Parts: sequence; C-alpha cells; structure tokens
Amino acid sequence: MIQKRPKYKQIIDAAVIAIAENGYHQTQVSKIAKQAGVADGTIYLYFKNKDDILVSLFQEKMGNFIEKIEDEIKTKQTASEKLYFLIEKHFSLLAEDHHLAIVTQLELRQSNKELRIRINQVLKGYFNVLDKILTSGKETGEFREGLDLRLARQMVFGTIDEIATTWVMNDQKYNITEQAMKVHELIVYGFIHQS
Amino acid sequence: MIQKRPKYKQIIDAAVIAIAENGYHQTQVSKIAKQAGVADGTIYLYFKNKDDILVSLFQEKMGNFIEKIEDEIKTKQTASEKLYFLIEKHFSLLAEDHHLAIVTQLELRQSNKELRIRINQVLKGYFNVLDKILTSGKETGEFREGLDLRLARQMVFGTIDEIATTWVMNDQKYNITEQAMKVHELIVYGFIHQS
Amino acid sequence: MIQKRPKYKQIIDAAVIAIAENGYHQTQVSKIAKQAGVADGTIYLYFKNKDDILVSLFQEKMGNFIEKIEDEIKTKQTASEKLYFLIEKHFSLLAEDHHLAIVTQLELRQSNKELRIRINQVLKGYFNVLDKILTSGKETGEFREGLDLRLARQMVFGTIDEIATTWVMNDQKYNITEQAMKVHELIVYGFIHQS
Amino acid sequence: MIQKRPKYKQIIDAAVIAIAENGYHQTQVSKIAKQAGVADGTIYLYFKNKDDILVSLFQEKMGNFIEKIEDEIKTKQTASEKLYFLIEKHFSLLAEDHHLAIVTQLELRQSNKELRIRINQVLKGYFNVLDKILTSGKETGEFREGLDLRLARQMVFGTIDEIATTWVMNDQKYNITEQAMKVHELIVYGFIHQS
DNA sequence: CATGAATGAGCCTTCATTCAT
DNA sequence: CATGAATGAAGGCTCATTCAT
Repeated sequence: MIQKRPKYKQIIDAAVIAIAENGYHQTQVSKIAKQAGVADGTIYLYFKNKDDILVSLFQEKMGNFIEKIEDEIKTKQTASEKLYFLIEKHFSLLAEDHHLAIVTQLELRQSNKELRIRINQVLKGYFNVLDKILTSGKETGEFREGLDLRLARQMVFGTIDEIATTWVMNDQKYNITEQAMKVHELIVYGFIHQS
Repeated sequence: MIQKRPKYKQIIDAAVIAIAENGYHQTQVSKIAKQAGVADGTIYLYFKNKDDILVSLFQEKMGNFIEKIEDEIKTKQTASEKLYFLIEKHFSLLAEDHHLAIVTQLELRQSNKELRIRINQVLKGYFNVLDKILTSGKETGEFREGLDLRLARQMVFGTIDEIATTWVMNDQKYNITEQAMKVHELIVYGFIHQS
Repeated sequence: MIQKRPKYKQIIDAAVIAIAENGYHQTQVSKIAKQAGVADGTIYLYFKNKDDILVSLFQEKMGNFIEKIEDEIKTKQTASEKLYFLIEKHFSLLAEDHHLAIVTQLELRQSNKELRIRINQVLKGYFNVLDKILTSGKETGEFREGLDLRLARQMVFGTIDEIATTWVMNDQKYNITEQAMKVHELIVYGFIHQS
Repeated sequence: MIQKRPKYKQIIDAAVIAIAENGYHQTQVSKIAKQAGVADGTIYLYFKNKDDILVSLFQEKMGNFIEKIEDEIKTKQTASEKLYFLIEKHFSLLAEDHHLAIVTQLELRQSNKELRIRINQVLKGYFNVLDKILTSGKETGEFREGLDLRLARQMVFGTIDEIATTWVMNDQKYNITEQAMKVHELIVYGFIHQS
C-alpha cells in the first residue's frame, strides 16, 4: 500500500527528534524542515503554523496510542487488570521512544493556553478510557461505590504523568515500565492496604 | 520596621498579576515594570533576566508556603492528618490567590529545561516535607511498610498538581479547597477501601 | 550576464553611503536596509552582524583596489614609478568616492580589536604590494641597501593614511590627488635631497 | 604640597587602565568608578560625560608630554637632533606606559567625529612643535627649501603613529624605542641616501 | 563634595511565515 | 506540490546619566 501523506509523517517524525534534541523554542521551523529533508515552505503545506506541528504530533502519536489501548483493553477482564494494562502500556510507549518521551513530558508543556486546550482535546480520549475503566470497576464492585469519577481520573493521570516526567527529567536512567505494577498497586490500594 | 527590599517584592507581585493576565510570553518586561511602577531597567537590578523573574516568583511564593507548612504541620499528630493538612493548605494557597494559581499551574510550565531545574530545586523542599510525612506514617504503622517512598511522593504531588491544573483550566469555577478531604481519602485508601 | 549576488553589493553600497552620512554608531541596521531597499532581515542573509557589514565593505572595496593595483603596477618599470603609481591611485580611489573616503578614514577606525584584526588581514595585501615594490627597489639599487623593509612600509602607509585622514577631516576641501607627486618625493628623498 | 584635584587624576588613571584592559566600548563608567575607588556619580563631578573622560585623559597625558618636549627640545641644537629627540621621546612615552599605549593607539580611535575634533585640538600642540622644528630646519638649510610644511608634518606624525600602532597591535613584543634612530633616518634621508 | 539606586531611551537580531517561481 | 529567498514585526537588555540623600 502506498503511504498516505508520506511527507506529513516525515515532518512529524522529524519534529519529534528535533524538538526532543533542542527544545521547542530552540527548534526553528527550518531545523525541522532540514531534519525532514523538505523545504521550509513545505511545512506550511501540511501544518497551519509551528504550534500546529506540536499539537499534530501529539494528536498523531497519542491518538494512535489511545485507539490501540481502547481496542486491546477489551480483552482484559477486571477493571483492575484494565487499569494495570493502561499504566503499563503508557510507560512502554514512552520507554520505547526516547524522543517522544521528552517531547510529551517536557516540551509539550511549553505551550500557551490555546495550545493546551487542543492538547486537552486529545487527552479527552485518554480520560474517556479511564472513565470507562473506573465506571466498570464501580459497577462490578471492584472499586468502591462512592469513588469520585473525576478525582479518581485525575489521580490516575496525575500520578502517571508525574512519574513519567520525573523519569524523563532524570534522563530516563531507570526502567520505568518495571514500575507499572507498584504504581497500579498504589493507586488501587492506597497507602494502607497490605498487598 | 523598614520593608526589606521593597522593590523586589513589588516586582514579584506585579509579575504575578501581569503574567497571570497575559501569559508569560505575552508579558513584556516593560509590562511588568509598568505594573510594578518602576522603570524597565530597575527590573534588572533585582533579577538576572526575564526568566529569573519567573523562577524567583516561584521561589518566593512556594518557598514561603513550604516553610510555613513545615512549621504548622508539627502540630498535627498522625501522618494522615499531616497529609490532609498539606493538601488542604496547598489548595487554599491557590484558591486564595487567583493570579498565583494561574502562574503556578500554567505559565510556570512554559519554561525551558534550565528553568525547570531551578523550579525543581524549590520543589525539593516540598518533596522533603512529603517524605517526612510518609516516613513517619510508615514508622507508626499508619501506612504500610512496603510503601515505595518515591512513588508515593510522586503520586501525592502528581495528584494534587493535576487536580489544581484542571481546576485552573476550568477557570477556577468550583471550590477546590472543599475537595481536600476526598483527595486525601483517595490517596490514602485508594479505590477499594470503604470509608 | 546575471549579476552575482546583487543584494550583497547593493547592501555594501548602501552601507557606505549610510555610514558615511551618519557615522557608524549612528547608523542603525534598519537605516542601511532602507537605503539598500531591502528588509532588515535580508541584511542577515548576507552578513553575520552589523560589524561584519563594515569589514565586508572594506574587504570588497579595498580588496578590489589592491588586486587592480597589483595588476597595473606591473606595467611600471622602476620601483619609484611603482610607488608613485600606488600613492596616486590610492588618493584617486578616495577622491573618486566621497563616501568611501569617510568610511575608510574615519568610521572604520571606530571598531573594536576583533574587527581591526580582520581589517588588518585585508591590509596585508596592501602591505605585500608595498613590500614587493620596496624589495625590487633595493634589488635594482634604486633604494639604499640598508632600507628596513618593515619600517619603510610603515612609513609609506602611515604617511598616505595620515594625509588622507587629514584631508577627509578637512571635508575634502582640496584636491588630494594632486599631492601624490610631492608625497612621493618626500618619501623617497626625505627632507634633504634637492629635487 | 597638597595634590590638586586628587580625584580627577585618580579617575584619569583608572580610566587608562580600565579602557586599556577592556576596550572603550566595553568599559562602563561604573567600571572606571570601581577602578578609581569612587562612586559612579562622582565621575560626573569631574567629567561632562564618558567621552569627556577619554578626551581629558588624552589632554592630560599628551598635553603634559608636549609641554615637556617643547621645553627639553630647546636644548637641542640642530633641527635633525630635535626631530630625533621628539621621535625617541614619543616612543619612550608609549613604551613606558603599557596601558597608555593601548588607549592612545587603539581605543582613542573608536571615537566619533566630535571627539576626534577635540583630540585634534590637543594634537595641534604636537603639530606646532613639529612645525617649529621643520621651519627651523629650513631656515638653517638643514632641510631643503621646497619642503612642504604640512605634508612633511603629516609624514612625520603618520609614520610615528603607524609604527606605534603596529607595535601595540603586535602586543608590544619588541622594543620600539630602539627604532627611533632608524625611523629618524628614514624620515630625514628617505629611501635613497646612504647613511 | 560624594553616593549609588533608579532611570528609560534605544537597537540589533531572530525566525515564523509568505509567495513568486 | 515544492521550493527557499525575502520579509518585518517585536522585545529583552544595557548602561550613561541623574538626583535625592
């Protein structure tokens, strides 16, 4: 099959590398173009502006991830298993793409309010998956009835995100995927339960 | 008593307001100067550069907060109480200063790697407080023995931070301080325990 | 034939005029751009920075002059004739370009050490021509054997330069080219010889 | 005797050092003040502005030199002797004050037109001395009758100046005072005469 | 006379974006 | 579709100078 919009992906991938290696504000559009092997102007045939590259990149990578997760998660039985699976896959995604991890955890944050709104649009898909897991957990009785959906969702995402960011800031020195089990345990059982 | 470094605090406070209202990158140094009622050049008598204002602001505000917390927390008996106190005070801090909340949760993130390292220096104080609480909880048996200090700390901070950020992005429409109890419960008991 | 690097020369010529009329420090880059009929940013496609314009200008104008002189001087027989030719042409160069004279004799001096080193690189070509003339004069016996090459070269250049500078500072009121004969005589015969 | 205007000289001397070591444009007024051990504002009690320091410095140092020369030169008999004495003393002045040499030969040139006019005022004294020597030489028959006073004066000054500048730019590596004899010879006898 | 904190005018340079080819 | 030369807006920072003490 012929690649759809080959230059689009080419530019996205170039942007991930360039931004990860130089930082968003230090990455000129011309640098991305060079890395992608296209002319500066070509970028603007595929993206509205520089910010759009950053968002599109996130949409592409994180969107794909969410879709995949949503599919695969159906094979898991319990809400707890689903949650573990999500955590593990999220960490794996970052661990497998060194550059993406930097862009996602550090560079993406350097965006203005407008950008962050579009980024949150993408995250909505992630939050939906989480909500489904939590709701199903409540329905089956795995999770307690009174569990506040919004707070729980924010706890899960906030925890995963913070752990990932710290890991990236420590130059990804340790194996983050290995921690999925303990993180899952911490979220589900809190500080008290003896596991 | 004569105010210590009145211009310094004057500029910090002006910066909080200006940056909260316009965004960091949209806030020219001259705008901060105007808001502070000083000349542009005066800024540079107290701060190395524009970025330094942002970090100093955080050092000043968050540093003070951490010191105060550290003191007050000693009056609390159990680790659980201490943790609740921290969460409640953190939310209160943001709820009480509309502008600071925006700067802390949104604008501060738009900083490059170097800045973030200095910000993390400040957060170390926060993390130390958290570690002390967690350790004391483990010692008294309130928290389980196997609790991973680092992960637990990251969970607490990640959760608080994410909840605060979402609240700010929703224009601080609801009362965040009220949620302290439920957040505390969620962290300590996880998804399962019936409280 | 298509002009080679038309914008480059365009900017150089604009810079000569603008700097001559306003002085180097009073000539903003935007002023040069306007004079050249290009955008400010275009300057930086051809020059590293403002200082680079000044040096490049000198390289271009003086470099061309030296090359031309080197060629034409070969047609002259004696060292004395060659020397006269050089002096006369040097004065002519300045007399024919009012603006260039100002820039060369006055504005170019307002440069820092780094710049002056690059300027001296260009002058090396000039000094080489001088050295060749002096050496040939010594070989043919026109000039005395004991003549110190370095000092003689510095005397010739220093004399020409000082006379040119004074002429420029006096608003180029008199005809400098006419003086070539007497200057040549002074240099070759000194204060004593009756010519 | 109580020093007259001790701070004035203090600042002048500080300026010579600071400017020699950092370059004129890199020497902030505050740097001169610090070097002089006075407050920034004090500078302006003695000098109109920054440029005025540079000119005053030159007036002080070169003015003194010219006065001294004018006196001492009277003891010399012939015009040639007088000229030699001048050259030798000029070189000595620079050789004896490393910093002054840099300021005089390099930094002083980085001045705008207005400054240079005031500098030339000081040099008029120098030129007068030269003119007297040359005129007397012509009267006694030492120098040829047709000698153009203005050109001869410019040749002497241009030669000395160029030799001094080159010496400074070469980091004053060799002994310049030693060259006085050969320079004198070159000026008086030109390229031809066998000395 | 002396201080030094405060002033504020001024400009080089970058770089996202455009558009003629 | 693709190019890349040209554009031009925009602002952080310096530092000579002032003046209240």
